[in-house]
Amino acid sequence: MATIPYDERLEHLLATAARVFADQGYHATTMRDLARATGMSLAGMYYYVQGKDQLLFLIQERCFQQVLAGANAAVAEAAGPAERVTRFIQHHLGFFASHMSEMKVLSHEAKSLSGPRLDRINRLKRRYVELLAGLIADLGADGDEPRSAPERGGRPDPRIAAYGLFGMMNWIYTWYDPKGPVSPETLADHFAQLFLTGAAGNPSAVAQGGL
Amino acid sequence: MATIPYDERLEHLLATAARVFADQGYHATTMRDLARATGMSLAGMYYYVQGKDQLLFLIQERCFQQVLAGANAAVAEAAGPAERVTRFIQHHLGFFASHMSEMKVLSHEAKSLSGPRLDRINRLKRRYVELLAGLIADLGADGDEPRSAPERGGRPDPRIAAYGLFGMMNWIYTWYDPKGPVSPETLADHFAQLFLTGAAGNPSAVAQGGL
Amino acid sequence: MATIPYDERLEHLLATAARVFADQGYHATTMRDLARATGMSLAGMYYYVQGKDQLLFLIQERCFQQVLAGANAAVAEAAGPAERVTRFIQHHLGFFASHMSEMKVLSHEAKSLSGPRLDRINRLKRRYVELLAGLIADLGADGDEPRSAPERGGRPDPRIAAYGLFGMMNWIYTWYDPKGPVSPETLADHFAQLFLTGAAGNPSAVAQGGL
Amino acid sequence: MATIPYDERLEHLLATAARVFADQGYHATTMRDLARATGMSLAGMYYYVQGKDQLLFLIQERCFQQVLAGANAAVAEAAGPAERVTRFIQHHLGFFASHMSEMKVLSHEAKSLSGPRLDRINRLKRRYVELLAGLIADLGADGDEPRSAPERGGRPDPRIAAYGLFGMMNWIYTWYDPKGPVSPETLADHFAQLFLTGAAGNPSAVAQGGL
DNA sequence: AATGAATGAGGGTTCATTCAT
DNA sequence: CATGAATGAACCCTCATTCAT
Repeated sequence: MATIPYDERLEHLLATAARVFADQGYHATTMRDLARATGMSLAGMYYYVQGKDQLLFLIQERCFQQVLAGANAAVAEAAGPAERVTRFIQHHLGFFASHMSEMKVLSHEAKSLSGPRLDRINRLKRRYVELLAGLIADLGADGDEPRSAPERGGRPDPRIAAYGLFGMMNWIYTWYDPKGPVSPETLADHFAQLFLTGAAGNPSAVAQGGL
Repeated sequence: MATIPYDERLEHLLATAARVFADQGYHATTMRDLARATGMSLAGMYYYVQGKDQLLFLIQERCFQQVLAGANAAVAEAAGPAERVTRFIQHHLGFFASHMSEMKVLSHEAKSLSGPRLDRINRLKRRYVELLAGLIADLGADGDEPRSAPERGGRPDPRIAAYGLFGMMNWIYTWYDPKGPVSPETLADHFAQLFLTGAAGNPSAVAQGGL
Repeated sequence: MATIPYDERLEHLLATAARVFADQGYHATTMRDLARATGMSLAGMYYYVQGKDQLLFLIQERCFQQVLAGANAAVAEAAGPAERVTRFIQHHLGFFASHMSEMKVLSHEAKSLSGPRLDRINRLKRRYVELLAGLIADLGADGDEPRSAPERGGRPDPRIAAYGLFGMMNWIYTWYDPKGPVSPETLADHFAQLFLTGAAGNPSAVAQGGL
Repeated sequence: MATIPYDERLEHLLATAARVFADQGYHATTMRDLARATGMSLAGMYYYVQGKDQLLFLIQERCFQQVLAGANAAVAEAAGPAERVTRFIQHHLGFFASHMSEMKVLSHEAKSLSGPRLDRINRLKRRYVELLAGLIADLGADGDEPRSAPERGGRPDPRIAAYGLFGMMNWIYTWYDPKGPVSPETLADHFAQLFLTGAAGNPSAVAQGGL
């Protein structure tokens, strides 16, 4: 007779919705689909959520707050600039792998919200992007060249690099299977190395990095 | 009284649909939206296309065929392995910038088709991915290590690197404005450099990075 | 800790419901609206009332019983036929002004009930109409002409006159504000005079009417 | 094979909707009810009307425009002040009797609209009320007493009298059956006499009224 | 070659009501 | 007494699509 408490029910709803949104896409998902997937009644879901878009919003907001907090924590422990970036990548991909649905929804349904809800999410996103862009900028801060020479100086513009890295990482919802042969940690190592030292091959750096 | 020929009308429909799909998303776009945007009548569009999903299919198919052909041509002219990859990047981003809508639709609506149409598109996609993966594999082919040792050898697995690069590049539909301060060519240079030599800068910089 | 007794709670519910019904209309009012307006919980209201339509029924029944009783009392004190009609008008409008919500609900939601409940209300209504029709019939009963000659005799058919007078009076829920410049008593005087002596002006008749 | 033209279909929809709204009330009427009553499909109605509330609006607007125009025409032909009022009454009730459904909807659903649509209707209503109030004011304009002494002068305030008269007339949707024993013309005569000379009986006044 | 008119299916949401606690 | 939680039924409306013309 142990009835399930309110919070757990809501959590169940959010998790299931995230999964279905990830599978079918937000717009292609019906509230009836969610009812079926959660085992709740159609009307019953409206006791927990105001509507379909609030559902999406809650999923995105919670997810963003978690990655944001986690990233900050992960980065804090690191020693040098390069390690901070590596830690960021490790955390992002680790979180992605363990929250595949939510992260896919975050990545793929960025424009499915609107109005104040979209604003709130975008504000969170900006903070997250800023965090990574800062880390990347620091990669070359100890050097001598000024940052304002994007293509010549050797290092590309930090913002563009950040967007590039996010692209690499977020795109995995397209092809990556965390339960496949490549573990999230391995994937993170690949990406960290790729991002920091490039694909053209730079054996010594890799050896030194000890990743 | 020169009536516009069939092909031009179809082209107009496809181009407009691509734009609207890119703006609003495939599922959120109404056939009425397309009628309004094209200036055609709702029923009139069905003379040119079988339905909404064929519209999406045609957009994606044509787009893929074009990038595929273009990429092959661009790569053919190049000298060494690294230049081939660079050429690929330049072409992909150049094409992306000049076909923003179609490429966004290609990137974002990968799962919006189904059945045989999805199969056809996926087959094209596979060929395109394979092309890039091959180029990347060649980057390290001159060396001695076997490809099958992903993490140890220094260079990451070519398929993963390819997916990473595609992520970097396709993700731009999320943030990049071809009419903004960064030209597609500049962007391509950034990304090529980033992908080939990494964000940590040249070899010495890597050492300085203290990994 | 003095808990509010049952009757008071019910009364509160009925009064509030009358107000909300009057404001928004019966059909447009939600049980949730009533919960909010009363401060009770949604389910809690069902302890006092069987459902939304019983709520409407109770409001209408009580209200009708009160006007009916009040009208009988008011009429009883009067001297002549004209004064009885005047007293009826004064009472009806006075009661209307002090029970605006309930009377509006009575007037406007006459058809919102159905079945036996509607029958009961209609029976009360008929008695009330009959009462006024009788008073009006008596207005000319002292004269010589038979009642059955509606348009020739000078006086219109009493039932029609009664309906006309009710129309005049009940219609006020549409425009009248008891807290405005015209007091209910003044309004009643206007209407009594208007009904008895007409708008064309007939000072002597007013004097005769004994207002 | 004679297909019914667009306008006739719309007219049919509006007329049927008016009838059903009059019978069941606006809020209690479902679009499915209307589909059934019109013989159209549920979705088909939306080709002619934007939605349920536009349906109500169109019914009310057309009806108001018609009564307004008709009343102006009817009044124009009249000789003296009393005759103008009589003509107004005759027209209003005649129109009411021949457009029972629409006029009931007009009377009963005055608050069922909202926003700009309600504003437009209210503007029409104000013009109509103003018209009658003016006619009534003229009833005593030839006399000597100033209009500003409502209760003393013999004649009641014209606006209140107008509202009273409208109440009498509009209330008929509550009880009057145009196909019953009392013809609309007879009803109009009753009401005109009642309004002008009162129910207390004043034969001479009727003669003076010039009926 | 083109479209006005029409529709079945289904979408998100709300409502009055219940019932275990 | 009172209510949090839940639900079946229904509501308004939209959509992709068709077909007679």
